This record gives sequence, C-alpha cells and structure tokens, in this order.
Amino acid sequence: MNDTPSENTGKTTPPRTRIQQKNRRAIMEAALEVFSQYGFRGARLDQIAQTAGLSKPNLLYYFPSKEAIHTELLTCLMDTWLDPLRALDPAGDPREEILAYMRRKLEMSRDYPRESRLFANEILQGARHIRTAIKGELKALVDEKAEVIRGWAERGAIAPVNPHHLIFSIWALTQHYADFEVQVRLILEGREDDPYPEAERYLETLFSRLLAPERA
Amino acid sequence: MNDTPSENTGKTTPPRTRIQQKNRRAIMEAALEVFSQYGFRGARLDQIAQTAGLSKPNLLYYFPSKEAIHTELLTCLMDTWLDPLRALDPAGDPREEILAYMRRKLEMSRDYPRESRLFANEILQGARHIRTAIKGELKALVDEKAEVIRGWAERGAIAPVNPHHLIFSIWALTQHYADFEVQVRLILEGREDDPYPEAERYLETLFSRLLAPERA
DNA sequence: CGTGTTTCTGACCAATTGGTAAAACCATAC
DNA sequence: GTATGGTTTTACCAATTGGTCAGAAACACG
Repeated sequence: MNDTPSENTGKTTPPRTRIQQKNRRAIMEAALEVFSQYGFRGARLDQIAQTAGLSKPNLLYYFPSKEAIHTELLTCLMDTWLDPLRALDPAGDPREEILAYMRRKLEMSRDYPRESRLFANEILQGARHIRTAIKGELKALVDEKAEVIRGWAERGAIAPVNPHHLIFSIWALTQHYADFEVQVRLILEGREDDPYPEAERYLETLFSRLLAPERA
Repeated sequence: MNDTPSENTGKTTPPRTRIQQKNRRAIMEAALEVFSQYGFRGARLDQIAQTAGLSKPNLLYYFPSKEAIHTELLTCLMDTWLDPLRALDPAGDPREEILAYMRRKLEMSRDYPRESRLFANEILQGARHIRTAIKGELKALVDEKAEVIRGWAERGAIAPVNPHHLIFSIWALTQHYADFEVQVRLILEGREDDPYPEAERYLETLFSRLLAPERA
C-alpha cells in the first residue's frame, strides 16, 4: 500500500500517477482557498474536500492530516512568496530596484491575493507553522537585502532610510491591498472599481519622494 | 427571570449589578484575547470561558451565543478604533495633522495590538460581521476626511496625493506593526528589541517627504 | 431569619470535527 | 481474462463543538 503519496523530502515530491498529480493539485488549490479565508483553526477538512471535489476520506488518502496539508501548502508557496525580494539586484539602479520590488509585490497582491491572505492569517495567528522559516530563510534574505539598501543609502544613491523598515513598509503597503481587499473595495465603492492602478501610482509617488536622494 | 443581561439597544447597556459588570468585562477581555488570535471561526467558547475564569454555561448566561459575544466586542471597539481619524482636524496644520494621525494610529498598534488583530482577522476573513459598519460609518468618515485632505492638497498645503490611498497607507503602515508583530520581531531579533521607536522615526520621515509641498 | 432573585454548575445534547478501517472500485499489464 | 496495484467510497469512531436545562449556590433585603 502506498502509505503517503508525498514524501517528507521537504519539497514537492513528483506524484507517481497522473491522477495523483491532478488530485494533489486540486487539494492544494482548495486548501489555499479555505486556509486563506479562515486560517488554520478556522478551516474545515470537509470544506477543503468539497472545494477540491473529493470526499473527506479520499482527501485523507492523499494527505495524512489537516496539518500536513497546511504545512505542504505553506512550504510550497514560501519560495514563490520570497522571489520578488530575491530579485532585488544589488547591481541595478537603486531607486529603480526598490520601485521595481514594490511593483512586483503589488502585482503579487493583485494576482495572488489568496496567497497573501494565507500568510497574513498564519502570521496573525502567531506564525506557529512558519516560525522557523521566518527566523531562517526569510530573516537571512531580509538581512542580506537590507545590507544592500544600507550600502545604497550610504553612498548617497538613495535618501537615508532604515532598510529593514523600508522593507516592512513595502510589505505593509502592498499586501494591504490583498489582505484588506474587502475593506478597500467597500470604501472605494463608487470611486474606483479596481484599486490597483491608483494604488500603483500612489505607491510610486510615495517611494519616489521617500528615496529621492537630493534632499538627504 | 432576566432573559439576557445585554439589551439589543445597539451600544453598551449598563449592566444591572456589579457582578454582571465585572463578568461582562472579563468576558469581553477574554473574547478579545481569543478572537484576535484565531478569528471568529477559529475561536472556541471553551477557551474564552476559561480565559475569563468562567464555566462555559456561565459564559452563556451572560451572552446568548458566540456570535453575540463577537458582535458586541466589535461594536464596542469600533468607536475607539475610529477615534484617531475622527480627531483629524480640518482647521489644524495639514502636514502636522496627518503626521499626528499617523502617530496616533501607531500608538494604537503599540498599545492595543489585539484590537488591531481582531479587526485584521475580521476583515481578512471577509468582514462578514462588520460589512455594514464599513460601508456606513467608516466609509462616511473616510470620505469626509479624504475631502479635507483633498482640500489641503488643492491649496498646496501638502503635496498632491490621492487622499483615500493616503489614508490606506497610514492604516497599512501602522497596523502592520501590530498585525505582523511576530514577524517584525523575529526579523529584527538582535537589532531592535522594541520596533516602535524606530518605526515612528521611519514613518515620520516617510510621510514628511511624501507630503512636503515645495516639490509639488 | 426567610424568601425571592441573581448567579452558577453539572449533566446533558445534537451536530460537527479530524481521522480510521475495510471493503469496493478501478485501470491497467500480463 | 485475472492478478495487481492505485483509488474511492461506505460506514464508522472518539473527541470536540456550540448550546440547553434543571437545579444548586450565592446573594439581596425586608
């Protein structure tokens, strides 16, 4: 008997059959839908199963437990989630690099709001399942890029700013449009159907003015 | 028999006895603790009762249902939550008013992070219980203050900005430190024990540069 | 003190939860 | 075909969930 289709090798083990591939995909998709809406505790296996078009026992044929689904989902998405920051190029033009990073993050909010809300829920609820990833991967990456930004500021390529808080502010501002989408839309009702174009313009202005070096 | 201690008059009905006052307070406090951590669906009545130092049936003596507790909590806190924005004075100095608003919001994140997370959870999970308050009170208040800001920008007292997105950005930036506190702390570990002093400095710089009118 | 009211508890309930066991159903390869 | 393995379902379980109820304490107050 095939105990568990997925191995615990850490990453995505390629499923054996086409059916497994299809169903595991469907489960991940459904899990994203449900976990991002309700967080780990609020999510129900029934709901994930139904969303995936499977019966609950069948769902549990592919994953041993609710926690396993959640963990797999988070670890799978973590990499993609960090890509925009990874792409920040120390050799590029400082202001343009930071603006481009902001734009990439805003695109992620627009195109993958559920992923944003998944992480938001997870962190809001204490980050119990991704503590190590935050303290490890994420912190390392942030520290590295913060150092790059510090260098830029030091040589006057951008106005002096606290690099860590600059990164936080990019997260906060861009993710806000995904995590609080409902609120944003309700408040803008009658003004902007799609908040993102205006958000992009606003954030470009904001970071341009913040980083403009001539006034240091 | 006293069917339900709380009336549905909308606001906080003054409890009859001292015991009721004490216990209802304890319940609200416990509910804040639990709901802000897990959201509505993830919260468990047991946990609220235990945190409040009451038995579950006793808890349900004071409130008819889980939903009732949640609703009461939200409506009670909504007013306080909006106060910082209400205090934005159209007659004050524009830049100083906006900076002061930001500072008030940041103080709220520092001093009342659970309240922030409660609303964050609620909105993240679809804002089902506060939709009307958002579309009503909040939207009205935001529109009103956005109009004030628009006026300031128009007469050149601050640099031109989209007023609504300016308000969103204040929310995003300040609430981030409460909602994502775990992450912020984990990443800053070894650098800043308390993120708030540096956050305030950073945000002051950010909004000063954003709003400085001379470059309009 | 007694009596009426408020507050609290233990026992209970139906529904839902995450999860299991085993049998039934497939789809092939031989 | 039929053996063989992967896949799915049916039936089930124990624990937990939100919530009820009758009555026991605890209180207030004349």
